[in-house]
Amino acid sequence: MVTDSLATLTSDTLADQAYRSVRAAIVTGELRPGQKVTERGLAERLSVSPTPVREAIRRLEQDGLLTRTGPRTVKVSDLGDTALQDLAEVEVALRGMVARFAARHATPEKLDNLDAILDEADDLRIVIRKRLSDSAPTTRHINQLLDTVQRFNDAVNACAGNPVLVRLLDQTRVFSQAESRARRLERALEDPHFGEERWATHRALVDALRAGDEGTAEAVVIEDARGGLSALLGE
Amino acid sequence: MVTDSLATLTSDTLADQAYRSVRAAIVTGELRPGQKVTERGLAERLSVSPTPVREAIRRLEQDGLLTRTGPRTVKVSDLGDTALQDLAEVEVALRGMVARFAARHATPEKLDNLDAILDEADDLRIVIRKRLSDSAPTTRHINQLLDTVQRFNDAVNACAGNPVLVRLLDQTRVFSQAESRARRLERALEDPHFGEERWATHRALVDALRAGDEGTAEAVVIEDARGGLSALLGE
DNA sequence: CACGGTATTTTGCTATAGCAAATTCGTCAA
DNA sequence: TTGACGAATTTGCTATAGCAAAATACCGTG
Repeated sequence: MVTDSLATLTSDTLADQAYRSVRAAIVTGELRPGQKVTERGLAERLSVSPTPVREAIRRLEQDGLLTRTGPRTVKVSDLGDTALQDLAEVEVALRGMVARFAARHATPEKLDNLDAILDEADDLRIVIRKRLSDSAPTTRHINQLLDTVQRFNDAVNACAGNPVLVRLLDQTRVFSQAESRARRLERALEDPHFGEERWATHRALVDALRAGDEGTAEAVVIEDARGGLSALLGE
Repeated sequence: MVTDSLATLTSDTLADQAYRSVRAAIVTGELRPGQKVTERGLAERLSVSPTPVREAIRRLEQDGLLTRTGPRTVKVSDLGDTALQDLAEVEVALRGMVARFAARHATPEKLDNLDAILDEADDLRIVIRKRLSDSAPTTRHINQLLDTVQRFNDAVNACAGNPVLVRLLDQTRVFSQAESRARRLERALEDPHFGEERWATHRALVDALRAGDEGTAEAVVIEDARGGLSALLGE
């Protein structure tokens, strides 16, 4: 991943590390759904005291990855297919809402910025396609492309001009954020044309935003997000 | 408030108490926006150790009522009018989304339940109106009515059949939840007809849900929520 | 074998102490 | 007066110990 130009000044406490570590263990399946989780147990496995682990557990609870089944028992959430679908549904709807807000509040400068990002993406795609014919390893370029996608999404969020809404969306994306990146990369490597049809929709979105057309902006995003999620989750 | 039929089995730890206490202090203005907040300081004021206070602070941060301005400084968030408006906007939109989901997923039984709750509310309103002519203290009845409204909202949320979405909505309602109840009661006492016009919209919502009409369900809720919030915040 | 009650262990919660880093404050120079 | 720099204080973070309650293991009875 391309590191941010501005150095990340996150303090990175033990609690943070524990949080990330346990979350990774959950999404990778190292901690199986239904499995009991204890402060002391995790603390030992992570070689830290129970105090920061405690905080990590509370946060993961908040995210929905851990669930309390009793006053003194916490288990790895068994997100059934229904829960996952609920989550996806909400994410799709929220993205649509963001698009709606963006269509209302986007400034010309931010819209131009969106175009610029998409131009970058096009350039990258051309490079990737060329490399592909030489069968050179393109994982680095694909990662750059994924970064660009990320930046595009962030820029769209910025257009919405409603930090509260964006924060909400981020909260629902714990799963996608956690795993989708690696999975997307994998998919793109084995099938270089994966998700190619979605680039057109991005341009369409910017057009809709520029026109201030809430309805189509929402529709475009919803279709896009739905396609992306089902391609990723629906396996 | 009418206690739940099933005893609430919330453990109510010191951290919970600290959370509620500090939150109340913030919404009542006892802790002013921009004011610095420290673990030890709050711990002393609450006569507990810093440990549970720490957890409370993290949660309030999560809610957005506290903000980190530095690696070691936490202040009471200064939610400018814009942030409050952002929040209100999101809440309105989320409620609309819930209505949309409810129109899709509501079962006949749940819809009947909604009607039943509204019937109860009607009865209560009649009682209140009678008492009013005798100028008897009606604060108790009004509280019952507010409870019923709460139950109605919860029931609508249940109709949506998407716990993820409901949890999201709850998160955005920290402010309204924290203060609106008291303020609503006050308003209703000084003006017994406060919010009366909104009852009709509730019936209209149930009708739309029963018809499975997403569009009007959303529209009704949005108009209702917008009216309620502006009446409460717009002062 | 099933089940209710008891004893043991586990576990979350809280208090306390200490450390490293950040914040604050006083001082001095430009 | 303003700005910077260093000392002193504050403060968040982590480790550890202990307690009360829950969870679990155990056992005797039906």
